Amino acid sequence: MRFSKQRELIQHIVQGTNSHPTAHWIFNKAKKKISNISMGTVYRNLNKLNKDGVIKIFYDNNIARYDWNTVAHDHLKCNKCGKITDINMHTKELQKEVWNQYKFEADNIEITISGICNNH
Amino acid sequence: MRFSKQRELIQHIVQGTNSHPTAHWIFNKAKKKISNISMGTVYRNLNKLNKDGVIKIFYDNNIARYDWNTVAHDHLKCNKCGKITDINMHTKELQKEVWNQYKFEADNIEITISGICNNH
DNA sequence: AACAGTAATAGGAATTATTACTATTTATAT
DNA sequence: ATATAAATAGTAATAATTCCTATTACTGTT
Repeated sequence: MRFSKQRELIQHIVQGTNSHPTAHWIFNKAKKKISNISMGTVYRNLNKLNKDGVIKIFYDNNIARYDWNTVAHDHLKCNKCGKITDINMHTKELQKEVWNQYKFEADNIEITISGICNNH
Repeated sequence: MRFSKQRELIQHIVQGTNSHPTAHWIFNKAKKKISNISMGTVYRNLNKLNKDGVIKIFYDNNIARYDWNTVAHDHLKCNKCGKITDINMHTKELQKEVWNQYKFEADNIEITISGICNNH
């Protein structure tokens, strides 16, 4: 993979926030540094970075969000304030269980828990 | 809520398959019975049925899928054939854990596990 | 340093999923 | 049977994402 300042910037933006940003948010942030960057470039690079394991994509209902944290983890989403918090469930156990019960080779387990966070 | 044959048909279609259909699939199926049914009607009624707890919506990456099974359950998604299988993890325990650890009031826990199913 | 080859880019068009709008139709209570 | 409130069809609008193509710019080789 060849160097590109656009990709570097995009990576930097994702790695600089805990807000689990959307492509749209990243695009707006990127425009401040590279004013003519395009949405296509943002998506292409986010997907590339995800494929290379540099960042991680996950889905909040029907929209993609991007996460600097590439270690397997899960999310709490508050229905009141929309805040998404990282948590850690024991997905290793689930992985085993799924293999034992269903002979299913899990390579990704995503747990999204929605409800009301401790600020409400 | 007033009766409508469109909504009745849509409900019937969702309740008659284990395929976790998309709105598009349901629309095509519905057209065979009511040829001029519109996509708007399909979406409006799917959302209404979901709100009333008659069916359940969930998201497979960025597209909505509809499920007759309204009891809390989870999904296995095969990356090879795309098949989505219902499974049952012990989300009650996770719910307790999330409360104890994070004081988060979970009202919905969704686990989506992707990998390779036992047909491959 | 100039050059060629290749990979990446910008920008916009195209696609797909979903929601919104409006005139018309229909179910139901009276 | 009629009024009215709600649902529909059809279409337009929006939103998220992917695709396309001419152009740009790294990088390795002279």
